[in-house]
Amino acid sequence: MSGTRFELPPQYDPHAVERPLYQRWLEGGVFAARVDSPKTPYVIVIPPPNVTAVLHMGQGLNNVTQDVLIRFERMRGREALWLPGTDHAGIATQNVVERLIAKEGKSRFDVGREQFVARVWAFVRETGGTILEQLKVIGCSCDWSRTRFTLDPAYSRAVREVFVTLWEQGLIYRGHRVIHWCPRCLTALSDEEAESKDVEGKLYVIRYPVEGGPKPYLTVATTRPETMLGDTAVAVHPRDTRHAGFVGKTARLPIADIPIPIIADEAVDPAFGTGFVKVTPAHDATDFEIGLRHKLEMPLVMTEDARMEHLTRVPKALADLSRFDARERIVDMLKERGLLERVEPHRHAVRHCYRCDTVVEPRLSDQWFVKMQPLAAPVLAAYRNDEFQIVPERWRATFEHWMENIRDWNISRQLWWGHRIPVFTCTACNHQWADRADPVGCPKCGGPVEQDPDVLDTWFSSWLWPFATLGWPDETPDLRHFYPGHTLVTAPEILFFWVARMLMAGYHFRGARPFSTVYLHGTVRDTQHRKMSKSLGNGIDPLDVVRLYGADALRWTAIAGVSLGSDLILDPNDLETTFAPGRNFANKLWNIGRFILAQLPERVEPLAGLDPKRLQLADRWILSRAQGAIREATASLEQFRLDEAAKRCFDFVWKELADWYVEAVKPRLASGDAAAAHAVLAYCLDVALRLLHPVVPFITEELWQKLPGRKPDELLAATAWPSASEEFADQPTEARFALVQDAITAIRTIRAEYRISPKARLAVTVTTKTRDGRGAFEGERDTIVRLGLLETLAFDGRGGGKGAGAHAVLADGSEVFVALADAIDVQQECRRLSGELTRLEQQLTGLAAKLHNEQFVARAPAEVVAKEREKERAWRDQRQALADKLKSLGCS
RNA sequence: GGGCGAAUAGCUCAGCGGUUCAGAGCGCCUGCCUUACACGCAGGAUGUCGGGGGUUCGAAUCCCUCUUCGCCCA
Repeated sequence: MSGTRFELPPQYDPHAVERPLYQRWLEGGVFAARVDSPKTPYVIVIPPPNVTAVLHMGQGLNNVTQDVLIRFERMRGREALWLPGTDHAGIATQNVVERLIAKEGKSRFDVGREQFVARVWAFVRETGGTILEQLKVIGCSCDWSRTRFTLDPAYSRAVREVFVTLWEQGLIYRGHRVIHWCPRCLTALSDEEAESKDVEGKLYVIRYPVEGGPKPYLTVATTRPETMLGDTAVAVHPRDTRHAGFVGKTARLPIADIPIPIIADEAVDPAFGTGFVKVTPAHDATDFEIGLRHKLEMPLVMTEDARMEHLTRVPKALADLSRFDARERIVDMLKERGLLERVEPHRHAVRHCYRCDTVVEPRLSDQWFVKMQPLAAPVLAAYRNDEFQIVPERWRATFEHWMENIRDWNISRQLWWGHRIPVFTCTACNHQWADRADPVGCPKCGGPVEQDPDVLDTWFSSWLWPFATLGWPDETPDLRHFYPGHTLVTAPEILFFWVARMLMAGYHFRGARPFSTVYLHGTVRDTQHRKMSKSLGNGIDPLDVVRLYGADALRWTAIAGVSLGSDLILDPNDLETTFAPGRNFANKLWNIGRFILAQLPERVEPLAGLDPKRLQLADRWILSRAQGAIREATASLEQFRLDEAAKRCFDFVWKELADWYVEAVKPRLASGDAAAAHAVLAYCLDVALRLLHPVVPFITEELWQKLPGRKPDELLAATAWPSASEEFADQPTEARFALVQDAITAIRTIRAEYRISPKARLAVTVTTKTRDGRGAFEGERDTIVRLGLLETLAFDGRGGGKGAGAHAVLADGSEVFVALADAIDVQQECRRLSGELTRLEQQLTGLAAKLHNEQFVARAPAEVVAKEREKERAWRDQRQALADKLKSLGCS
């Protein structure tokens, strides 16, 4: 072995290198995108995590995916901008701080709006940005100089500009309707924020007495008896002949003891329950529509926190009860009165608050809405015009369906933390308008002005993320240079929440797509395929993984472990096994690097200057394989097949470079004539490190820094992606070396089958039918001797292999004879070889049938037929060789 | 109720018209501390590619259907 220039530990220690390397990248300005760069931009905006969030595995997958793409494009010569930041997460953040002050025994109402918001700001300043620091730990190469927050003053100006513009365009309106209300968060929610979940409920069948009807009472079926106090009608379908006689009569609402009309309405499903439905216009969206059509009263019978309350309808015994307690009490009361006919189990969908999981209460109220259809139409058209793509493509149907059936967006939130809605009302003349600046008085009459107390949905700010982060509404250089962006990487869960709306905002306010590709990755789940979540306690802290195995092991496992769009299954109870692939590979890479670096002299001859005649078969083979790796890894990354790219590099490093080339070249390294081998090793390591850098940036940078000839300020992160050199691509060489590999494997297999000690050196004779094969074996003679652990290796053109020994036949009909003398068991050898022969004959029979099938020969493509013919020829050679062997051994 | 997707080795998944394509990683078995790596090396075992039907010269790979599971929407 040549002189070691430095010592590296035999096991990769990520902790020693990660932090300093990240610091070097920062100091080198590698991540900072230049607005005046002549390079073509490549832009990713981060899906902004909640400002108070801490990193979880899903974000780990999300951000590592982005980092792979941005590092790849940066190395490919694009001006890569990965723009990071956080959003203010209205409900979530307000909830956190409310819990904090609850510990002091106070509510936000005790504290007051101004003080409360100040508390939230203090909390955000203290804890916000934690997650961004965590992204650095896992190696994310964001441009930190451009970090944004949705409540930054500049960003807030964009939000306000958008609101006022939409107002002026008539796309914002005040809607009076039943919306989703969270009685715990005390705010309205959008349709998307109220998640449907199937629950095992009950269907209560209740009798309502009827005055002057065909029967003394009718029966309604409901899952929510507590809302009956808000009933203002009973409805049947107009064509429901069973109940026609009831329409126009009056029912008596039990408990409240109020007369309500029996009406006919198309919205009633005659197949549901009894065909009669109770109509509660203020607590059910469908009933509200019925109420409008029939001009019904619409009494709210609950408070905002979902306790029963109404001046006349809610009896004292029920007042102030929670809706669920009230349900039980009402059921009891109905039983007492003999009005509860039966109760059946009933599975149905119930909306839950996406932030606190409380059952949503449909509630009649006034909210601000955005008209969505005019915003959605251009996006849909652009999508159908291929202006942007969603990968995997299978999301098309889902996306289009949602866009086609889009509903108006409730953007009011009854919160204090967020962008206050810039709608102003004159208390003197009732003039109402939206304003870019805070007005001092009514523009019409000069009267005093009140601002709407509510704030905007957080998504109403994050839908502007791709351009508001770049300075919009000002036409900043950043905005001009970096918009439109390119790739948006996220999970399918927020396709509607966020992605679709960003597209709408992009087209509406910029007249251009915000990105060309939406890449939707899978969800991180546990071994039972449950989504990882804090409440289930089945999460994995990515930082734990980094502590245990390093950031690269985490990244490798996340990238190589999932194919495009599929879920990532990880076992939170066995991190060791879960992250073993990443840890093992990092260590392998470390050691192959360690070995090669130890071999290389301080000055390595560049490959380009090397006389091709000095390259041996193995050299040319690995160089050709390297071109394949470059080509295939690049193509895979371009198609967002990150796992394929990672695996191709894995194979190159481990299965080709380490397992074969390095082993083949060791004798030459020990000899005086190692210059060509050095050049090839240095080239291959350099290529491997570049190709792998996007996936495992730390270990590759650490090794690359130690390559000979490295200038002090050079960084792998800022260096060029390798391009394939066609002069090194060489199929015939690959085929020849494959024969050598086959021969060695055959010898090793025989060794294992005959249980030959590794210490025993063997005598082998190889017989080759072709000159090509002969050349290959002779050229790699030392390799075969070394890796086969041979004493002697002879070549024999006449079908050698005298005496007792084991035989193998290679793909091209070449024969390998391993002399084993007394170790040989003729019976076993016969069994082995006839097993081989049987297998071959079966294959040949199948193939012959195929080739004799006129249909196949006539209809299959000519090249397929030719390939099959060639295959038949090779297999016949093999069969002949095997048959000869069996004969010479005297097998019966 | 509507839509989408998945079912391939013990586990997680590739392959998605052409028999050396039935694969990889992890796990398992056997033998090795061969001076880069035992987080390793060499060799090996394991699957009528969910069931049924069809298209085709040819199907894990396309179509239909059933079963099971997951997701989205109502």
